[in-house]
Amino acid sequence: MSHAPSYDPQDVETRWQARWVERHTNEPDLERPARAFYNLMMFPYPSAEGLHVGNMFAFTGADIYGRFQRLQGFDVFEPMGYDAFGIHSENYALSVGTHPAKLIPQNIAAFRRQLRRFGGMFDWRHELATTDPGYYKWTQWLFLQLFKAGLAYKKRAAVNWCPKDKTVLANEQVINGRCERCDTPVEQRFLDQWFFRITDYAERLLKNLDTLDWSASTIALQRNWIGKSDGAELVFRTPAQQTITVFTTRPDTVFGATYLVLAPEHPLVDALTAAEQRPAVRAYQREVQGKDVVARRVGDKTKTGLFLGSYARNPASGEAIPIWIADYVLMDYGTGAIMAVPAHDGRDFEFATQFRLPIRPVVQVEGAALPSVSEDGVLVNSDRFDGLECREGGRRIVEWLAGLGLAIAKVQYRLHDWCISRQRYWGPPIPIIYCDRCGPVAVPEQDLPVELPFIEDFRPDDSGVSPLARHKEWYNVPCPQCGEQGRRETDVSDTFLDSSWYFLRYPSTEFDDRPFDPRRTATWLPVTTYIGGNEHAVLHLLYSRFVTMVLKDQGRIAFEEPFPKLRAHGLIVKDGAKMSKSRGNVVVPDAYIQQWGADTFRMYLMFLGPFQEGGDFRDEGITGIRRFLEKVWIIAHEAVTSPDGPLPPAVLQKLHQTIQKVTGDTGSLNYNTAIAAMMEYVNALRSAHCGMRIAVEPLLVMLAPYAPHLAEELWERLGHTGRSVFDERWPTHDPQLAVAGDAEIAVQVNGKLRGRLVVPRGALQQDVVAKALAEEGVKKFVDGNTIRKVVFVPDRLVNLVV
RNA sequence: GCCCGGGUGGCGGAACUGGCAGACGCGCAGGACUCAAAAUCCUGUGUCGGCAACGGCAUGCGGGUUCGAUUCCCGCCCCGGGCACCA
Repeated sequence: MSHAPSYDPQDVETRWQARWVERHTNEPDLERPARAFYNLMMFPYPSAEGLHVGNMFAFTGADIYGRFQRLQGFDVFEPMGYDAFGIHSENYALSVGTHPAKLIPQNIAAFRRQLRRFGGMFDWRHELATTDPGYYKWTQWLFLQLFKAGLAYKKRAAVNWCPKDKTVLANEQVINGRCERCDTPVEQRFLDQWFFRITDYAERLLKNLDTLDWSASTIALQRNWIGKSDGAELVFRTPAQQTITVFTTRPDTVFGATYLVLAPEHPLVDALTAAEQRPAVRAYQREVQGKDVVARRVGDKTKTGLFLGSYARNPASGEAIPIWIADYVLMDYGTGAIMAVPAHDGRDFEFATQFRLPIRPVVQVEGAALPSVSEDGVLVNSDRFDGLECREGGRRIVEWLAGLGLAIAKVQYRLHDWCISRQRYWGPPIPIIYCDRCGPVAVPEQDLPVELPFIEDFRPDDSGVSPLARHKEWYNVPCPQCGEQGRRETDVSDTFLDSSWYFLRYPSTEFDDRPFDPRRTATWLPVTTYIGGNEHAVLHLLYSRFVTMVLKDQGRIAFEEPFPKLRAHGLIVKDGAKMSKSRGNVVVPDAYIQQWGADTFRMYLMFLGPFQEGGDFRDEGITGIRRFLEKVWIIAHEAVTSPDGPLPPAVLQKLHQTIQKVTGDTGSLNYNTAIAAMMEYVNALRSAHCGMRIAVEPLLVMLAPYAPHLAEELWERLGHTGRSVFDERWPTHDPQLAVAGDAEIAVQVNGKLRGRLVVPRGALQQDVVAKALAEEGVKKFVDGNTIRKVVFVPDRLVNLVV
């Protein structure tokens, strides 16, 4: 028995990290790859706290996948960068009183150190940071392409305003009426904002989901977010010939519409208000506006509302029905007005009950109490449409009313246009110059980037105007079109614009005269596999898809879906709760890596549970992984001196089973069970006292994605000097060798296990049954009864039914 | 309320398309080595009854389909995540 030197992870890992740099191990040929594989992971926001366990978990899982693909023979490009603009960075800078321009580079340096230390297969030649003018020049360029295509527009709109962060938030950043960052209730403000017409792409964004190989959970989130509703717009006329258009998904229930409700801020409210109701309506409108969005949206049980004192004609029944306003109707969905069908809508029912409005059922559903919302019923009280099923009735009613010019079939989306304006400092300035004569003018592309000026006092204020407005020399510029005095746009763009195209930049970072090189892009994109968390299922992923579609439509790229294959990893929690600074349960990986080494920590994180489900972080089990790697270390050193020869049959079989299992499980991201399989194999080698090279080398290759440093070290110690283990090929299994000659068969009597048999593989039913009946344990349950039925699963099971 | 997940030993978790529930690891117990401890190695470890052979019971709860159900169907309960007066 050879006495191996002891395993010192720090020593091994430092050495190999240096080697990878010297030997350019992780730098694929971007120009002429034989088989390009773009392995993308979601780049981090470089927080001051450093890389946390959640990042490590995600990156390790993605890195294992990339390394595995490389061993399959692909040229794997695995880049890394930093999503360094945005409110989170700026707020942190504010809280510690350091300028972000100083703070962020420090954070990035710390992240870079950690990312190198954990052993990712990153191609550092292509690192990027969204705060680099060489990057955001192209973010601004992207804005201009949308602007020129008419997809960016400015409008005065009710926006979500966070009074604490003093900025506008996208709908996606408002959680339960609160700011996703600081949890402050969001207020409504009216500001001029830049929007992107993502709603123009709603249908395509939705439809393409069917073509994507994505985690089902992510698809579901996006589908929900886009929120398609099929329905119709119906027109209600007043005696004065004013028209109120409503959107409904249930045109079949129009005969049951007993009143109308408009949003309090609906433009027709004034015109529809009877004189005597005017003061009350004004008061109500003011009250609603003062209400914070939480109270209005999440709304408790009691509904409020007010009769306007006027009536409209139900286009179907011809009946005059009262017009109300109520804050349960939202201006920013549909037409801002609804027909209320209290018999068949929960909210309308509640409202009608409270204000004693008539409730008229028009759909008969077997045994259902009001309000019955089911569409599985037949129409009643609906004139000549009586007796029709809901869907068919709806279609006919729309057809009929459309003929009268009172209806049109309509699809409605929950998705809103993307508000990209931020009245903050830490972001790319929106490249627009306002001119009194020419209006908003695009900054000429050759003048990009519009650099973010250094401003000592970058704090936002309540004015609703970005701090950039306080920098006069920067703010006042001539109009690029007419040369008259102009003013720069002072809003910066949303961080999600930075990240909506970063995957296009990575392969082309060295080109400063183009955002992405056409050839590089054709070679490497779309991204082969994207691995990331579902926290970005709607924001980042939807925006990236939108931007990609726009670029495709402009002929700049040849594909419209950036991420044909996406896998969502799970969440690492601590004691059942999400890790967060406020809970104080954030686990920092550095100390673990210091104590155990990156390889042990990587594998430990992957062994915690299924990668795509996440798990609870606890460090009790980490010694198990370390023991395993120690065993590998010892057995590999044995292999250096151990004489070669044919493998014992049991080991040979186990080897091929292991290759099969580890290959399948690694490819499907089931890393926990792949690791278990390798553990079993090592245990088998040890109990067979087999340390032969032909048994150990395939193990090292399979282990390499998981414990890259250790695998490199042992590979070299086995005599493979000057060549990375990652330039080897993944072992293949022989299905013949992976199965045993004998099969163990479970013997059941009436479905209960009563014994086991070892028979030659492929044994016939009659032989197995005969042998089973000879077993004492089986006999006593069968004796005295006749066998009525035999269920036989070859090589697995026999069930005797008596 | 709606849409996704999920509920299996003391713990993290395994179980292919309905076919031996509990792989692998942690922990725990006993043993070996040691003056002793750590490390390492060996053995055991779902639960109840039994000295044992063995048997009963067990995958959130209640039904069902089936020779056979952690897996499929129906009805509930609980946990995590997303959306939420979206008409």
